Amino acid sequence: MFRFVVRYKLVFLYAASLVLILVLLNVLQYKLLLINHSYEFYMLCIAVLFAVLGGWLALKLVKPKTVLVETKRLVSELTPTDLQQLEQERQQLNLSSRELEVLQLMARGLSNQEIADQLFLSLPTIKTHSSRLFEKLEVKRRTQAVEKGRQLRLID
Amino acid sequence: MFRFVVRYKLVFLYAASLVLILVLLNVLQYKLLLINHSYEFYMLCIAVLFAVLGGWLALKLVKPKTVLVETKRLVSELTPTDLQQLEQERQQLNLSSRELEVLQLMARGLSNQEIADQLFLSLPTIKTHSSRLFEKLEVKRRTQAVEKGRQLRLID
DNA sequence: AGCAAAATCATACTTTGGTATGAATGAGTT
DNA sequence: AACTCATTCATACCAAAGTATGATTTTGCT
Repeated sequence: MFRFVVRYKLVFLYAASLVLILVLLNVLQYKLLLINHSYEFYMLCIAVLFAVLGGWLALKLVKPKTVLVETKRLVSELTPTDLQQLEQERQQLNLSSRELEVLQLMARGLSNQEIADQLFLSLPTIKTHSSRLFEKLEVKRRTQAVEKGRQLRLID
Repeated sequence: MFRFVVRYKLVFLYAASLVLILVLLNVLQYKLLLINHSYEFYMLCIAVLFAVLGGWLALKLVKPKTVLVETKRLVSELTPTDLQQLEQERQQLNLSSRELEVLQLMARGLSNQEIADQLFLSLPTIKTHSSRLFEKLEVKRRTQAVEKGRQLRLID
């Protein structure tokens, strides 16, 4: 039971905060007697607020649906030996899935903030991911990372 | 259906806990504070309804994350028509030779300072060139410029 | 159940990138 | 000769990128 609470504490936290806001609205309602009878307004506020919060929460909590998309690749020039070597290099890099994901969004020209928004993560998180990525790829800048990622066929 | 419930269990859990807490609050209010609660109940219903609705909508509307899967498939070369169109686009961009030069060094991952050193120019000069370049390519960042330059076959 | 790696977030800081504005120079054109 | 355009450089300022460090949480694996 306790573990349950700990595990889903975010859920309870959100619920609690929502309740708090609701209570606050109620208090305000009783303090500001002027608009005592404009209940519709409060309801509208609450409806919008909760709709937005609900939406945000849902996006936060639910892992995004993944759709597999086949990418067309020109592999004609590379010999099987080359491909094998590339595969080996890729494995030696030992990139995590997140790092790879970040790299691919980088290659499309997204800023760190945009990547964070896209993946529903915070900006610092993206920064740490990219820092690790640069270390592993032994590069200094994102443009170099993209270049190297392209050479290793991690992108496109 | 069952899968759906399992997959989004957090959301349902959130909604359920929200309802529970709100109802509890209502009861407490009724018992302790003796506040007229007919409107509150209405608002609670609306809040819960819209929270769930917002969550549902968000889940419905969110774009599925696309995961690129490599397929080693041979892709036909560009048709002459495509090449012609690319050439036309390139000409319409009206890039100066310096701008093109800067773009190509960018694509290799060089920093502005490094580009300046390479071309025996000053840093401000490179900055103005790159600014113009971004304008003409209608992009905001160097990574986007590289991406667009690649699409237009200005690089490689 | 417990551990190691991955992932997340934060804060503070430095560096690089990008914009705005202005200005000087030289090459080629009308 | 006047004009346009590309090129060069400068200064100042704001935004984004990247580093360092530390902490917490998930998660995959034994």
